[in-house]
Amino acid sequence: MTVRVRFAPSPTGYLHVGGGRTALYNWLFARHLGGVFVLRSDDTDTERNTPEYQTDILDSLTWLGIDWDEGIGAGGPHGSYRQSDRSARYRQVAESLVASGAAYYDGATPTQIEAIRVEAEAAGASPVYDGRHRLSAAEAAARIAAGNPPPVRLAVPRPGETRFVDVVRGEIVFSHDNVDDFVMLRSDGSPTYHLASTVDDVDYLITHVIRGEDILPSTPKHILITEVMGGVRPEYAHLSLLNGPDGKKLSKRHGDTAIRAYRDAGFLPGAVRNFLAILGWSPGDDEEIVSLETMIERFDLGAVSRNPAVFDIAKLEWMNGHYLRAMPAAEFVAAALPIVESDLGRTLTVAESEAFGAVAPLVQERAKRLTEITPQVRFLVEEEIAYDPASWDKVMTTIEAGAALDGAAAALESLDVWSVTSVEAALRGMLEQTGLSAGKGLQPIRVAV
RNA sequence: GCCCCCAUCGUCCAGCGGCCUCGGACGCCGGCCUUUCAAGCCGGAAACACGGGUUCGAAUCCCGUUGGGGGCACCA
Repeated sequence: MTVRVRFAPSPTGYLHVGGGRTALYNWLFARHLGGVFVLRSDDTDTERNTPEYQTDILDSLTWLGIDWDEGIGAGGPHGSYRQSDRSARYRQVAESLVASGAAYYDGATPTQIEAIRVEAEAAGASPVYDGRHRLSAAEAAARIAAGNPPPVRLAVPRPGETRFVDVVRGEIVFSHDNVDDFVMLRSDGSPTYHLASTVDDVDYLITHVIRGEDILPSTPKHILITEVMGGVRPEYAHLSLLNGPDGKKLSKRHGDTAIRAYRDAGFLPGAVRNFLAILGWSPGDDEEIVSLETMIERFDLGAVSRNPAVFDIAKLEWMNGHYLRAMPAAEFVAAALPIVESDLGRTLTVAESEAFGAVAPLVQERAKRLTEITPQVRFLVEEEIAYDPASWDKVMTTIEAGAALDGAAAALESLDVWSVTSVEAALRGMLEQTGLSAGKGLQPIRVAV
């Protein structure tokens, strides 16, 4: 049987680095096994969805080098792969589950739900709704006829439990005492996430659901729906979440969380992809710079770490620098030139491009990000030279600065020919005379120049 | 309050009962190289959360404690 996985983001924000990692793991898993990677859009939240986010998610995945075999924009046998186009199907499933007795129309008011919560808390129990206010067929029919349809809830078997073996976490058991009769179909006829997502997984014949740990507690609901639908239960794998340096969930206050922000900050897609792959998974040996081919060849869901991982920007920067240095010179220039031009606000002349090409290998050695290049080459193309007051002060206020400068001036004045070798010889002579070290004596000259 | 997950250096990963006085990477510190800064090379500090078991033997298995994370909507 061919493996089928899916990545199903909601277009309610830019693609998050955590989402990027989830997508990557799904993709690696599929590629490793020769399976099918489906991209679906869980866009049932019409209030928060935007086309801009939808576009960003697609662009970010593509930038990371993740392609999909089926789904949004790629087509496939299951329609548009957008949940917003499938409301009729979700409603149909909900109604058939009501007909079979697996679900019911519910009449609980918010006040009643709240009362149950308070009661449970007082008793030290889980605040679960158990269906005590379900409507009879006649009552439900009356409300539907009156244009005031009730929501549909799943009748969770009580007592009972749902158990499954999570591919990364092992056996997991949830007592139904902690799973409530959740809403599947809202009173306005729209599906909730649990219904839509599960129906899609069943309809699209998904074999492995690989997603964030944040939805681990919802998994029994999804398994229950799958079973009453008569669907085949997929394998589940819940990935640990990404944290900030303080151990808290990675969020804006820790820095950038969107994949696009890293692209804009001058990171290479290969480096980001490598970093994300290694964050929670190891190819086995001690090597951490790993090629795409190796990743695909060795990826193993069962070997994925259960620990929450801290997103360490410093390591990403190191890795990006490594990838930058590993690029062939021409490729580096090709990647850097557009950014330099964009920073400068104009295109470079042929001569300038050539000058840039000549110094590029020098900056390639020391840049950690593509965005660090422009400041280093600006002097090549601008008449006005800006200097950094901080470094000026730091060097020029040293007691050796005056002697170094005077000595250098004298030494250079006496030169007939200015060449690399003659200038160097003159300056070395100056160092000799003044007794200054290379660092103390040459740095002021460098800054002055 | 209730439920679930997690627990090896500051951070990520390796270790899946003896090969461990725990290995690698980033970061940090020191040195070498070097006309700066990087890069590179060499070296160093740095961890099995705690308490009980199981076992001839535990970082590895079990239980508890503590700590951290996630979830408990007609949001996804």
